[in-house]
Amino acid sequence: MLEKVYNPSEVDKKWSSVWAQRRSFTADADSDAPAFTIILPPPNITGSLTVGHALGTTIQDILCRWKRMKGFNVLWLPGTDHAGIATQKVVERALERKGLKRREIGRERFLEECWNWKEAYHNRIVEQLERLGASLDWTREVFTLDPGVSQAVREVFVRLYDKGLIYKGKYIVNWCPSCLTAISDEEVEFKETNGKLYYIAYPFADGSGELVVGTTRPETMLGDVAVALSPEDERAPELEGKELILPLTGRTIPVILDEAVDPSFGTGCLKVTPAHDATDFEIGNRHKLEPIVVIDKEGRMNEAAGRFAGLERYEARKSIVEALEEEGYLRKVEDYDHSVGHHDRCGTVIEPYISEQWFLHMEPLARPAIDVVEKGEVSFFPERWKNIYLSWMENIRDWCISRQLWWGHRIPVWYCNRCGEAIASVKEPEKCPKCGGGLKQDDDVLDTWFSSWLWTFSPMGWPNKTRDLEKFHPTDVLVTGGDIIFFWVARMVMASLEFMHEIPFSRVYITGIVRDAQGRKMSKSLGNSPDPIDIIERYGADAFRYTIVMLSPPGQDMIFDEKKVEVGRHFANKIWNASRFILAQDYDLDALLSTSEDVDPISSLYASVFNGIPDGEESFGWEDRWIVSRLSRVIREFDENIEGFRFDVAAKLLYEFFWHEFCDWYLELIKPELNGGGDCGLGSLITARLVLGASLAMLHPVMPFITEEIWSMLAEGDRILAEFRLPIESFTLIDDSLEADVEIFKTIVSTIRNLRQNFRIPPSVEVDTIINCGEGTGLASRIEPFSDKIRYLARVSDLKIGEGLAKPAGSAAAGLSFAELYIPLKGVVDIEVERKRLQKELAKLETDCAKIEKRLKSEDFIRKAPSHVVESEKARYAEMSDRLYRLKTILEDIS
RNA sequence: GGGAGCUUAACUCAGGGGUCAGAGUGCUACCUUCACACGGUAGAAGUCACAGGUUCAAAUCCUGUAGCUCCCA
Repeated sequence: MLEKVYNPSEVDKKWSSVWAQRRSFTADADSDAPAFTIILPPPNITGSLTVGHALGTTIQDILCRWKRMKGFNVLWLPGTDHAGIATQKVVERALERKGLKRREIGRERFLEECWNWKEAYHNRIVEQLERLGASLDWTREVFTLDPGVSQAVREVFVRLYDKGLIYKGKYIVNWCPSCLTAISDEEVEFKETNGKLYYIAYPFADGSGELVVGTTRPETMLGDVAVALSPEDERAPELEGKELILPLTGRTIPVILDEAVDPSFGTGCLKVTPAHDATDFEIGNRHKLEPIVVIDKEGRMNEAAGRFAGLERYEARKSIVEALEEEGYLRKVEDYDHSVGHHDRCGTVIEPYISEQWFLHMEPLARPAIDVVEKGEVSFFPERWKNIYLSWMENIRDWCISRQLWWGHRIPVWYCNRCGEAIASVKEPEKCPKCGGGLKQDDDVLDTWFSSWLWTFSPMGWPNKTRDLEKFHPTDVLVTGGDIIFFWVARMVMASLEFMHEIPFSRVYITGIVRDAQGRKMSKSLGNSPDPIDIIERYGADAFRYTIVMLSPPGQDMIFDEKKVEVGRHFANKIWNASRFILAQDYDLDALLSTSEDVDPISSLYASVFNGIPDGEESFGWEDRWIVSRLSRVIREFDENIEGFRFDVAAKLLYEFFWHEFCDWYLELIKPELNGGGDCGLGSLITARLVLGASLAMLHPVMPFITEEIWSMLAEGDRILAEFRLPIESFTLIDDSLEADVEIFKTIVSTIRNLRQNFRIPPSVEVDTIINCGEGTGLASRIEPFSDKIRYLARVSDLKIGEGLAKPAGSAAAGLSFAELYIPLKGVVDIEVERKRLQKELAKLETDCAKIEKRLKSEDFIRKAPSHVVESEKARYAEMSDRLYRLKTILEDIS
């Protein structure tokens, strides 16, 4: 016997290990079944997973499990990411707590520490994914620094280098003075900042006055090499070529003209500091001006800054402004809000910095990547991400791929100690091919994304031609967050087209962002996400999974609150108890199971799901045929919604069906049969088991543990749900007219219950009921078959159904669209209360009726609206006016 | 500066031209009925942000306004 309340903790653990032992999720590269592939966006090993990861993972798991149940050969490939900067940062911080510094312990020891960190967090992440129930193929797991994928990274580097797309050069890059590395444009986060605009006077060398420049960064003035004006500026002809004296230094610099200057900004005069500003760098290049570096890589003023040398850049700003003021060069200071670039990993203000870095020329790679998206070979869901992708691709800039870090893929380039020759090579060369001299490998490592952009194919063994690649590439769906669309998604498209000559995936599903109660994104760095494992321990993995999926419509952010998981827990409990009820019926089904001829459609459907039919004298009632009809419809809708990425709708659909149709109506309907015992309940028991089984199958992708547990008690042998092939094509027993009649039945039951409540009739007391149907509608005979169940569910003793039946004096009454309903109450009725209630109902009905009447009277409507709409409006009007008439009669009767 | 999204019941959110506007939670009343109080039955609750427009018909499409959020420069 099952426990009264579902207790997930043991069940979850049990099935995790069963799946693992049976290798239920190992993909078969030799299978003939159609393949379905998803790569798990590799979580980085800086910390543990957030609720956001749990959402993405659950969605992928739903897709994979459902596809498996539909007969696909599914590969869901797990992996983790070394996350260069982020990991190096956290390991450094951990070392500092122990009083150790990275540079002191050296590269080798430091990397050891990184590997230890990786080990610990990798294990944690794997545990999290397992607890969540992710049906990943662990036999194929990869880490971005594993030998195989590292080889792929080198291969890619060398191929691009040989193609001339990778180059090294001294350019201005985004430099993080805290992490001491260059970063790419994508890693710069712009934030609106309250700053000041300083106006500084630069006197002409010839003493003929001064030019005033406006700047937000006065500390960079020490590196100024010119002052630029727009060629449009009316002062331009007169001033071009004149010499200015740079305050505080005495250096002279020229006045130049350049298109990049906005004449309307500030004074229209731009100080040009090529070493510390990207725009100025370009201006400097155009005018062949030698940059002067005044800030070092740690953000401190260097020797070139003279008396300010050694000051940190913000202290320098203060001192320089003071000095300018003292020496009379500061004209004014204004408040000025502007956008300032920060490093997305550490929040430090980016310092544009000239240094020698490796770059990848992107434009040739972008062109085909634009093409496949425009043609729809790769599609986004929600669709608006397509434009975001395209606008980035179309304005693509070269990618700075070198990082001044230790943790990562070392750049596969060696330099000759003797002749300086640079050799890019997959294998470490022994000596310089040119002069035979000794070699030293480049110190820097590659951007982490330079390995993960290969992620659809490098984990499958590329550049070797493997069976996995042949079978599982291109992948089918990518599920990820919109925040890494440039970092990762877009670059994967480029890499796959370049190296695999095919798209990496055909569909991209972008999940919403999970936020905390204050609306902040849940992230590892903020530490504002609860650990999914804690939630799983409190509520169960299934409840958690159900809740987050149900709460996230596509692309919509979700504000997560642990309390919401109660919805899932309640649902799991409901599933548990309904199953408990069905399984408690003590029929010896085993003895009845046979594989003989299947005569009845429901038996036959049962056979197709459970590989056998109960061989008894079962007979199926209308309630059985009704719930199977509903089930067939729901399976179809569920499948459509999963394929259409509407996981929220699919989840709600199951809830609605299981709880409010199967439990609230069907199980209540069959209780008398079951309690009666004997063979008369067999048809209903078979049906209940069939519907439960199929519901569990549909629920399984969303709630894998509880469904597996119940299934193990429902199904024969050792067949487990995770490996079960659900014959969805067999669910065809849809009966529209029966469904419509059952709706009438439900309305009658609800109406009687409603009247009972209104008149405070205790549940234990039975009442009589008269259903007076419209004349000549034939409704009475349609309702007749339901009379037993109406009596049972609404606690009616004597039920009369017919046409032209009289209303007994002192009855409670209700007007339906198809009938009037009376409950004789022998004077118990409080006339006043009842009159008020009916009048309110009447008023509402009259308003609605008037609306439709007006619509039907409009010639335009009749002429222009499609005929089926007009027809349905007419029918609705007829129904409503019928009901209106009945209500009026009842009211008159009362008065 | 450019672009996107959001604003619907007390709360969290569905619905994206055509039958009285939907769910979950919460709330009210009744029910400790032998699957489930993590439950059952019944119920109350919304000028669908605001202003215009298109249409026979607008919560739904268009334009504008306001507030919130995000992306890009």
